[in-house]
Amino acid sequence: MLSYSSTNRPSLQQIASSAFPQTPGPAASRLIEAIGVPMLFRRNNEVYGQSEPSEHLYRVVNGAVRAYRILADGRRKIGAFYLAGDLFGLDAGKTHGFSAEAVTDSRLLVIKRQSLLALAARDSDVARELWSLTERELARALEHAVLLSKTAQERMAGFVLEMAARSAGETIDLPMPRLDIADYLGLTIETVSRTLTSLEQQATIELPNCHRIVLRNGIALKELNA
Amino acid sequence: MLSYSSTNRPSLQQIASSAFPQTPGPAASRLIEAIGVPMLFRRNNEVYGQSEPSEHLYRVVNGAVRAYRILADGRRKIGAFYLAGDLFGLDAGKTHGFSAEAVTDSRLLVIKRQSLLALAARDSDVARELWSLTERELARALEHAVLLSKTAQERMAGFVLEMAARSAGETIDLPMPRLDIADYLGLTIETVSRTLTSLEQQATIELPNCHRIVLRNGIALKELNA
DNA sequence: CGGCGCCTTGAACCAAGTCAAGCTCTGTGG
DNA sequence: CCACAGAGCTTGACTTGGTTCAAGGCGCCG
Repeated sequence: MLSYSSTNRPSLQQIASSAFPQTPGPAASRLIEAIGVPMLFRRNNEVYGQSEPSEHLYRVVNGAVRAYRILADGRRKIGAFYLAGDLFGLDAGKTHGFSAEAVTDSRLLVIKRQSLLALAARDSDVARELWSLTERELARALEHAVLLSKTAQERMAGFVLEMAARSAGETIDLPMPRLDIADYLGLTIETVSRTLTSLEQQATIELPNCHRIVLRNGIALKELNA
Repeated sequence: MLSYSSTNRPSLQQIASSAFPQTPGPAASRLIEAIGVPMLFRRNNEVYGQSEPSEHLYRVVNGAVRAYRILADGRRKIGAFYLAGDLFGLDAGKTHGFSAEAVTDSRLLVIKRQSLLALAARDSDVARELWSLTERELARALEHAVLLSKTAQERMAGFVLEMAARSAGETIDLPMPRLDIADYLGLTIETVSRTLTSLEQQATIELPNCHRIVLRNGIALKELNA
């Protein structure tokens, strides 16, 4: 059994003092960001815990976050990764359905749910943007569910393509370790490793180091993704 | 390889002439229903196809619907079942990410997306209800993703509990055949059958016939669900 | 340069898939 | 009312993809 206890002592999250870059997008998106407070979360520190009241939403400015659940017997299941630009914390009503942790040091915009609701009630563009973002999250979750009922190779291919879609160019920088990928794909760390190696041997990808994947044959990957 | 071709010749969907029961709920929910048109869909008939433009949303009045995707090699993956009261068709933006079919003869409320958007722009309660329903769908999709990375027993237990939560009492009437359950849980029809039999042998459930499950030991199921 | 976290590789094992009967409803026609 | 046919479900025997257990390698940081 692998342990997930944080390797960092839980340090106090610091309010970022520096200005953060304005992400491009429609006016509504900027309005949403305007009511957010930027905060820095250190690697492996908790953003929120499962079944805590969900009083905030979060937008990733930079870094990466994992949403996960620990089962009764200790297995961990990662439901989603959130990367720069993503809005998260949308799951469920009164309390969070998952816990969330920073995968790497991450700057997040913390948005009071109540404030955002009030803003949405006044501005229908904001309401629409909010709905649209939630719909996109839903589409991603369904996509993930489809991925999880495929073979190991297909899951890896799907994961690489998902990550590639969020990177510019052929080079993918993975913020998360193998164990996170395994828990996201419902596989073991060994199978993730083996499958990546096998994809490299087929010349579909290249693995210059363990935090980087270079696409060599995207078409082959898409075929695997069925 | 199993075939999914419809056993019914595709008959024209008929606009239901009879009145439909008003589902209870907040005023916003009733407003949403008011702009819907009731239609009857026969068993195994298509509601919409994947990659068709998503111009409508649907609310299930009665019956059941499956949202699915056929992969390149013919495997079918069911992303969700929608039962009485559910709003669906929320996935994605311009086009549907999944196809949808009636599992049994079903009465659906067909709602023009544009009309609903216009209504939401005018009435912030409607906008909020829409967001809230989409959030709930998202929570369910994430839950399903977690379920899919568990063992066969755990998936079955999760499925039975999911269905039980939507039924009054201990008796669950399954509208869908085993093949649908298999494709929803990412298992084979044989494994679904064997796992149900094994749950029955453990006296966790009872199977009076293949469309009915009676809960005998919900606690044991919840433990399996981890 | 040594230690530790993380990743890879190998070998044995097992849960779920595959293939192949056989059974049980349900509806239909004689 | 019974016989039959077909779809859908169950069960058994065998195979396999992925896990488990175990060892070894790599790279980063003190």
